[in-house]
Amino acid sequence: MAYWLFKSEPDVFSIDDLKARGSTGEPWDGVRNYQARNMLRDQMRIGDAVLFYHSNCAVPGVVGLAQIASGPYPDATAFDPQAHYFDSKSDPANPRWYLVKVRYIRHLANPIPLSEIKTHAAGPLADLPLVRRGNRLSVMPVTPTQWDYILRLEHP
DNA sequence: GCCAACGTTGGC
DNA sequence: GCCAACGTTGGC
Repeated sequence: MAYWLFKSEPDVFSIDDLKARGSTGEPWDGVRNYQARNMLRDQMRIGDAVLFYHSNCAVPGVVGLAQIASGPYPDATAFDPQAHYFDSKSDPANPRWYLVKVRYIRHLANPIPLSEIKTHAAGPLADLPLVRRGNRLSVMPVTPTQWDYILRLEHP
């Protein structure tokens, strides 16, 4: 089983929104970055564990846990001219963009702010893309070591 | 294939 | 709201 971190803007889709989806989960559509697409399409599997991260907000940080709730399948919003994420170059016969579903597990007892995570950026979290300069991946891999380390920060 | 222009991300 | 960093686009 693999570990991931998913960013989401809480004003658009928060951990509470994910909770409200229940066991159905949420199709993680709109990813339009090839590096992220490759991870979604080629590496994510049902049951993989997810750190749910709030970005672009007052206190960015990890706020909850989730899991991958479907295998990868084509992102149909790319085929819909009315959709915000429409991409005329994604051919239904050869889809360019993929998604997986994500399902809520739980809130963290204490959210872990990015500022806290960054204080460990010189140590075990040095290779976490989240703390690397200029990183903009909305979906990124987390190693088992990083996962354990981050979750220990939940209970200071 | 180069690279300038542009749009987006996301912390602050 | 600012702006650094980055990915993508498209002219040449």
